[in-house]
Amino acid sequence: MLDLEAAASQQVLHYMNTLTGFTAKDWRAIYPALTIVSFKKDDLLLEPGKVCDALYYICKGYCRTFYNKDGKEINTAFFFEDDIATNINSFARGERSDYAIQAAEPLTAIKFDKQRLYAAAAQDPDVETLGRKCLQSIAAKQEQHVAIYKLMTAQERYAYLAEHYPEMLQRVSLSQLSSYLGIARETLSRIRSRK
Amino acid sequence: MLDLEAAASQQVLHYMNTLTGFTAKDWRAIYPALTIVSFKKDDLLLEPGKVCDALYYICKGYCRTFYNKDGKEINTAFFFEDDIATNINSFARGERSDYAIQAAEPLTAIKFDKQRLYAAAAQDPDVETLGRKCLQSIAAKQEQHVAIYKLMTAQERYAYLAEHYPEMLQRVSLSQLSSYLGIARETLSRIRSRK
DNA sequence: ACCGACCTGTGATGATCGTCACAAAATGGA
DNA sequence: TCCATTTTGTGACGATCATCACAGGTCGGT
Repeated sequence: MLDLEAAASQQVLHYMNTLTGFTAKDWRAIYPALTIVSFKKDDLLLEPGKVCDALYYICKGYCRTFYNKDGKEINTAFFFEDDIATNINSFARGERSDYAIQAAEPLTAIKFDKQRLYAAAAQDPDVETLGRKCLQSIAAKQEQHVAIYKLMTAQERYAYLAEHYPEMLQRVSLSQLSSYLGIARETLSRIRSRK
Repeated sequence: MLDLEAAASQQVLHYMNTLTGFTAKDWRAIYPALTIVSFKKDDLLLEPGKVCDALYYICKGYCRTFYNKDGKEINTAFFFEDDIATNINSFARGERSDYAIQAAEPLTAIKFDKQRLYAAAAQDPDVETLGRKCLQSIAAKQEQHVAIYKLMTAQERYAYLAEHYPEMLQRVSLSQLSSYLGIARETLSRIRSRK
């Protein structure tokens, strides 16, 4: 168990280092905000209607965010290893989430507790910088996602994923992918079969 | 001209205050990064292919971001008074922009120069916090935009804009709006005429 | 008031996609 | 291995939307 924690710590530390230079002091400041958490498949990291009070750094497994639209689940994102999963709106403004975050596989993550993270940021500017860079990469990812959505047809979007995120096609089922691409399951099946 | 500058300064100061508590010290730190800039209608705030080296706080007028897809312009966002217009991807990572930012009306804005902004942030943590909050609100806006895109039909999206951003329908022409909503100009015209 | 450029409305037509229905295939326990 | 559950493929059909074409309308400038 300690081995697991050590490995996860190494992983998140490496991630934070890629975002901003991270010293021992910074690690000491942020360390109290972190805990290792595990979820079984289908467990919810965030329930719709609740306020999001944490960021989750994904160590192993993946999760999805989905809305419930007239009884149907619409996926809006998938988070894999080395991604940060959260509801920014809810986290930042304290509003209730209107979607769920759910483990799509058995999941190991590092939880960044909001209260303690803010405390760490107040005390150490580098933590604030880390937060900004983290948001930056989330915003950049979203910007790109909106773009492919507006610029491409369903078929082109699928090809784009195949090119840029091939691991997503491997790990996410066709049914789950279809709503992410904004098309019906049957349509995605047909797109995939042509050529 | 000094009056104009004073008014614009007041405006941006008020905006920054809504994001984070802003003291005289913070103002002194960030002030050197700011300049007032004006654009004529159709002037480019950011040319496609260039690196984005500034944030623009919109004082008066509005601008749009658009991709060029096979010779057609696809609008992805509109920025009005009290919005921040920029290409986050390009600004943060120094990559070349693959879209343009263009004044859609005569435009007055406050330009936040990237280099000087970073210098200010290094010297004053509150500027860093301002940057984070600014990114937060951009990311939140984008998240919402993706959602309405995935959850709604063309007609519902139009109704959503009418409800939540009525001023956008007033100021943006039908032709410009249609690509923003992801539909053909003709379709939007028909949607608007039914009921 | 006039002209030209641009924006908006509208019809006809075909392509794409969603929906419903069901069959086939894969998956995961007992 | 076998069965139940879930996932995926496929056909038929209708709805929605893109495209092309053109007519009417609006607006600014001279």
